[in-house]
Amino acid sequence: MKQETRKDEIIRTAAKLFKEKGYSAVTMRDLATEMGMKAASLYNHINSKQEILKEIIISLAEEFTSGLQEIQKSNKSNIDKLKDVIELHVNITSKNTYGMASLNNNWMHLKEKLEYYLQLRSNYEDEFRNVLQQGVKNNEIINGNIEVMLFSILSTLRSLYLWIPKKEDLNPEELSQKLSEVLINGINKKID
Amino acid sequence: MKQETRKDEIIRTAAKLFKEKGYSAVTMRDLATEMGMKAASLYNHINSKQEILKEIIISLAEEFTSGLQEIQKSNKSNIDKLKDVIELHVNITSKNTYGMASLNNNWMHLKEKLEYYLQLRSNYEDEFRNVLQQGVKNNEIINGNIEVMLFSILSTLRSLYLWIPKKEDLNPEELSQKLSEVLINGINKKID
DNA sequence: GTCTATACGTAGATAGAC
DNA sequence: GTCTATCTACGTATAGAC
Repeated sequence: MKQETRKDEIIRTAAKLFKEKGYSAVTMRDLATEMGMKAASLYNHINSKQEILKEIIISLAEEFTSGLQEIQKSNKSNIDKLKDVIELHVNITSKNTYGMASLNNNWMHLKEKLEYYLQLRSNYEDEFRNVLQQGVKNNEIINGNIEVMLFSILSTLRSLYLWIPKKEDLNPEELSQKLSEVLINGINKKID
Repeated sequence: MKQETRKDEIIRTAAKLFKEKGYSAVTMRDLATEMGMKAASLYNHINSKQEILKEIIISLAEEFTSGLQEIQKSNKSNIDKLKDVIELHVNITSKNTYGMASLNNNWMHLKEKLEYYLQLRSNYEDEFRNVLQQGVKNNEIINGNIEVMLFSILSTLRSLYLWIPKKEDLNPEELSQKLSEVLINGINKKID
């Protein structure tokens, strides 16, 4: 664990404000006030507001990409890979709910890195879809509409940032487990 | 079907822009350009930018509230009520994917109507939770973690606005049906 | 109902003192 | 590394002509 630099602190504080009001509505003066300094002083640590957004989003996006690649390498069943992906989302989101808000809602304000981000996201969805498709092929997953399944699961995982802060009684392990249960088996009571 | 007024057109166009860039990043000049007029001219039809946001969000929020109340009145099973709620979300979202983006992401920029909106949202979640709780009590729904179920289903439904425009091959009826299938029964292949 | 002109505030960012 | 002072651009909104 490296120690947090002043730049890191600014980025972390910015992410918090971006979650509350969105990237565009947060001014450098807002951020400075929250940091206990003047706006001009921020520029001794960062080059621009845009750079802050880039740091927040790209580092998270790359974390998801490498996490999923790692999961794909294993020889587990596709259902177990899916459980690992759920755990990946819970873990990354638990560590940084503020940043996840920007990843979900402020990516369109990226400038130079926009295309790169869109590429990462698109590849991620393709890999995710692949797990589901292989699961269907191997008779682990129902032969239903893949896009509906993908959308449903991914929407839930992408919304975790909104919900984890409100449910701190569940630790990440419990949450992953219960979430897997619901996403994979549904909520329907089978007749015994 | 009443005919669309110029004000309606402005609101619809604004919703589209708000979805693309967020409320704060859209300027009255952007909106005017998209409408083919000058910014000052917008003010002959609307009183402020804030009013536009209010119209978009509150009308949708009230539509959800009255829709859910209607569903609650019926004598159906709780699983069938849940299916009706899913259909409600699909129908409202299909008609106005742009507005749904503001409902989800720009509500914090409401001023006078913020408290009212938060009340509607909170009540809606309570009613939704109630359907699940009654379902568990009546042995229709598994006796799992209600909050995880609520979060998972509601997150998916609230994200529909992002996904419906990309999947126009599915009509609302098919989509509701397939979504109910996945949200209620999961994706797990049962061993026959 | 749309325009031009404009008021007034505030945005991101820089210069240079300490 | 933080400050004050400041630049330039652009934000919402109004006044008044056509």
